[in-house]
Amino acid sequence: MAKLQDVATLAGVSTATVSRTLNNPELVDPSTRQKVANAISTSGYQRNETARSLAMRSSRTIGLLTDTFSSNYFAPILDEAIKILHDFGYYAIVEATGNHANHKNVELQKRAWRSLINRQVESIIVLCAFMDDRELDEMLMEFPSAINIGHSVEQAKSRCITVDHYTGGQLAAQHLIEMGHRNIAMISGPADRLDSQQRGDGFKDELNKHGIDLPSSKVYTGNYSVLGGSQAMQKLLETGHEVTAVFAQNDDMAVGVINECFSRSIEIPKDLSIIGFDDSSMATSTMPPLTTISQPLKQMSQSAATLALNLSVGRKNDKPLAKPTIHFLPELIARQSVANLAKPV
Amino acid sequence: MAKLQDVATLAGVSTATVSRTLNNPELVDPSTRQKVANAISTSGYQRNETARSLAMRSSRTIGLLTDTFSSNYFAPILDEAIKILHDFGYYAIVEATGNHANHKNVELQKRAWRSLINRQVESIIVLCAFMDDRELDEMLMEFPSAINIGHSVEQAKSRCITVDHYTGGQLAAQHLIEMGHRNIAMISGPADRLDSQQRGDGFKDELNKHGIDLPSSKVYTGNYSVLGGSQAMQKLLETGHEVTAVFAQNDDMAVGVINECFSRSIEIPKDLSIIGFDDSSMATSTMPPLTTISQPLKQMSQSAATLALNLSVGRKNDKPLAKPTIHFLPELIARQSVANLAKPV
DNA sequence: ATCCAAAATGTAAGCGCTTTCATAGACCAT
DNA sequence: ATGGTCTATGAAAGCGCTTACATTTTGGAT
Repeated sequence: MAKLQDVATLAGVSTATVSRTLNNPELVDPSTRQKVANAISTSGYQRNETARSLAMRSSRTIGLLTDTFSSNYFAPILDEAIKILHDFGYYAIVEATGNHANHKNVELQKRAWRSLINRQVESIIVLCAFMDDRELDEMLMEFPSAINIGHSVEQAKSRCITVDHYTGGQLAAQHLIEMGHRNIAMISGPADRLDSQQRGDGFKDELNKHGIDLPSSKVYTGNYSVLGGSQAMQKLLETGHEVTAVFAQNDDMAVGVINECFSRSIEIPKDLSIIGFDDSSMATSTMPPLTTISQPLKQMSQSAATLALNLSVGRKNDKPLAKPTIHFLPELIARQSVANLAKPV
Repeated sequence: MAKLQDVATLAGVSTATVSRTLNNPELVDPSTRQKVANAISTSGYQRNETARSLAMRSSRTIGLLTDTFSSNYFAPILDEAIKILHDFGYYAIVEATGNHANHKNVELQKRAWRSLINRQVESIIVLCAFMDDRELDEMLMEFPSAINIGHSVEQAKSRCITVDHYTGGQLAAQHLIEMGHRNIAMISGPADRLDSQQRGDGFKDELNKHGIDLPSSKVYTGNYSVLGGSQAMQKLLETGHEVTAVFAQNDDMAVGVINECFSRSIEIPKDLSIIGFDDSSMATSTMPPLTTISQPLKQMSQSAATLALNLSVGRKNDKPLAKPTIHFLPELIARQSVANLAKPV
């Protein structure tokens, strides 16, 4: 593999000139520029980014720390982030620790985190569903350009890209109420997750505001998975509550609900209405298409990448990109899984 | 950030000794080892992997070139590959070029490919659905440790991890025949994709072998997407073919078929049987659960990662890992979307 | 011709590691 | 004591780039 020195010899100039031709062409005479260009193409020279990183004290690399790609929620975020980084000439080193909610995970995540730092990444974008908030805050404080998508923690608040789960919960409740539902159940996510709590609180509060009660007997816990959703639905049906609608705190569980209904010949939305959360890719391909609360994943991801870039040492002297939004608002996406009881056909 | 020199000074030894303590502890006296360990922990030293890579002429990094993470097919492969690389102390740099089947994509992919090479990756794992075979072969030949998952190309054959699509097609046909189906339709993937052709050929040949014809009037083309599946199904229904079963060449299209049937109150598998391909994550959460042909994605990914590691310069002197399998066989996963016409209940 | 600022190029010192080679002890057998 | 073999360490030369600084060249303006 040809190196800078080879090109220099071939072109009859010094390595400095070649380097300049590559990085600041305006500093070198057009004719030399041409000579160098020729030398480069005949030698098939490819710049060694490792050496460059070392010399420039900047890796132009961002770390991506995540649980898994196998998630309708994570995947589009990661896609978008990588695209943006690439557009700015940055690289992405990815660590995926696996999708476990156990203690072993903490250890894996910390190891991955360290190895990213050792690798001289200029920022780390954390996208982990199962990460202890205290732990996360500590980590973020340890690495001042690290940012998180999803959680919001005390100290590193300004580096957390979040969506307003509470408002999302309210939105779901509002829609159900508008459509004439009064007898409603909820299938919540894991009890120890903040986003789940917030979605639940928003939902409950909004219901209360309209004089509708959501007793704990009508709240079932799933684990954000399809299976969890159908199991929760099963329990709900067994208790014999006569609800007309259920709010599943994410789309995966909503799919579980739909499946369970299907196998019991409960028609949606005629017999039961269902509203989800996330607007994940499956929401359009359920039957019927799922009414849900969307998170602006793409924009969130763009914000994260932009913020990461702004905080990167390699870009310290470039003009910063537009200040990214930190806090996003969810939106109601009305499709066909909620019946209008108020205005019956 | 403390550097090796700082640690050396603190411990009262040379940098060589510190380096050895880190990389070949058996070469240094236990007492010095201890001194160094102390110096490391009091200084909070973290090794600079960039400098290390440069000095060792080995980046311990593998490039991952893919279209997107948002795919039930790609995501688990990527997950698994990264996990294995990590276990061997390797890093993964990921480039995702986006999910477009157009010519612009070729340009993007080539750029990403180059940038991975510049970054001194020791191997590249290519996982791109839309890549021209000739183009791919050239690329693979240019970088002798690059490997591909999915395609099989002429020259770089030994570095292509594939599944036998033809056999998969046969399997689907066999199952349908065993279950008593004779009047069968097929929804194929994009015509220009080899895997799709092979799945189709296997299916058709096996059918023929049993005296069943698959005229082109019973073959519909989708584009491997849910929407494509339902559109193809729509056309099929409009032509009024009296088929009892359809083979969708991937699970996404099978989902489309199921949806279309649902909205027309065609019961599966009572009125129509459907078999998919891939055994993607959604196959268990359709209603009814989808009978399909599984690809051993996890094993394929492991093979890819292992092969990549074996071919890496950084591991040239380590003993090679077990020789990975290159060619995988698909398997029938019988669930509940195919009715048994032979032995009616 | 002369001088000077600006433009173009070269020289060489790093970046933070690894590793070869040389050196110095330590230990044992003669 | 002498030599030889090991083991433990250090000195220093890179790895392939970038860049501060020094030097040379250029092209007016005088």
